[in-house]
Amino acid sequence: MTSVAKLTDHTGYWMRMVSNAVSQEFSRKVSCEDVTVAEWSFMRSLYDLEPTPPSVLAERMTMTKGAISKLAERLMAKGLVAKAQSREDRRAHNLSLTTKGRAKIPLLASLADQNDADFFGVLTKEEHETLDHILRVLTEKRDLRATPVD
Amino acid sequence: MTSVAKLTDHTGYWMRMVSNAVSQEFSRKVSCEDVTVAEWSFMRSLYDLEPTPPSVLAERMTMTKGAISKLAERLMAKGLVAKAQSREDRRAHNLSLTTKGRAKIPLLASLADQNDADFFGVLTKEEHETLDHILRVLTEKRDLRATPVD
DNA sequence: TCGATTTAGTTTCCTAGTCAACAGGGAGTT
DNA sequence: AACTCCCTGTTGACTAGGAAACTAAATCGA
Repeated sequence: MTSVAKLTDHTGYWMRMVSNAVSQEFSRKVSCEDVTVAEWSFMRSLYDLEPTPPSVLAERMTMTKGAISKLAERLMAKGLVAKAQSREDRRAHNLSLTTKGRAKIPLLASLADQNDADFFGVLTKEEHETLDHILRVLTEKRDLRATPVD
Repeated sequence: MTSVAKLTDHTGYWMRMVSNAVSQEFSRKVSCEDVTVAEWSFMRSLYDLEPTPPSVLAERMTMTKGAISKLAERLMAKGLVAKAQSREDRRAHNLSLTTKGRAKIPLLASLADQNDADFFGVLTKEEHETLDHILRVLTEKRDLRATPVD
C-alpha cells in the first residue's frame, strides 16, 4: 500500500498548529501594551544581559542581524530601548532597555505567564511536565542554538 | 518574591522553538521541489477535496481569503493548480490540482514523512505517542478550527 | 605601515502574510 | 423591478522577516 500521508499524520503539523495558536494569543495580549512577540522576546533578553551588542541578540533569538537591526530601531522609536556606541570598537554598539522599557517588563512577563497558563493549564501536571521534557529533548538533540544559557 | 519569569520558563517558548525548527527544515527539504510549506499544505488539502472553493481552503488552513487568493495564484503560475468558475454561482470558483500537481503529491508526502521521522525519531515510541496525544488535547480544548474533519 | 581579510551593523530587495477596501453576483423584501 | 444586504474572491497598503550587498572599522601579515 502506497497511501499518501495526510497532513494530520505528522506531529510537526500539530506542533505548528498549537505553536501558532499560542503565539497568536500572546500577540493579542501584548498588543494592548503596544508590543509584539518579537519585541517582548528582545526586551526580555536584554533585561538580564544589558548592555548587549545586536549580534548577541541575533544569536539568542535566532534571527538575522538585519532583522535585529530593524527590531531595535522600532523599539528605539517607541522609547523602550537605547543604543550606545562602544568605546573600544567604533563599529560596535550596545543595546539596553530604557527606564521606560525596563519598567514594562514585569507586566509583560505576567502576560506571558498568563498566556502559558491559559494554554497549558488544561493539561494535567504530569502531562505538562512530560511536554516540557520532550520539548527539551528535541531542542537538545537538534543543534538548536537559541539555548538559554542562564 | 516578585521575580520576573524568563523566556525559557514558558512552554510556549519551547514550542515555538521546536515548531520553527521543524518547519524550517521541512521548508529546506521541499524547496528542492520548488514548493513552500504553505504550498504543500494547500496542495495536500486539495488532494482529498477537489474541486474546492478558496473559502474552504482558507478555513482549513486558517489563513485569510486574501492569502489563499495569492497562494492559489502562485500555484497556478507554477502549473500545479487550476481554477474553474462555478456554474451555479458566478462569483464562486473551484480549485483543483493539475495532473502535474497531483503527480507531485506522493513525493512531497514522503518528504513530510521523512521530516517528521528526522525530528521526532529521537523520541521513544512512548514519548512520541504522548506528545501526539498532548497536542491533540491542546487543539481540541482550544477553539480547534483547522481541524481535519475526515 | 600598508594592503588584505574579517567583522559589526545597516540597507536594499524580495517573499509571504494580514487587514481593509473593493467589485460584482446572489437573495430576500416590498 | 428595485433596494438592500450578504457573500464571493481580488486588490492594495502595510508589516515582519531573510538573503545578500554594502559601509566602515578592526586586525592580521609581510
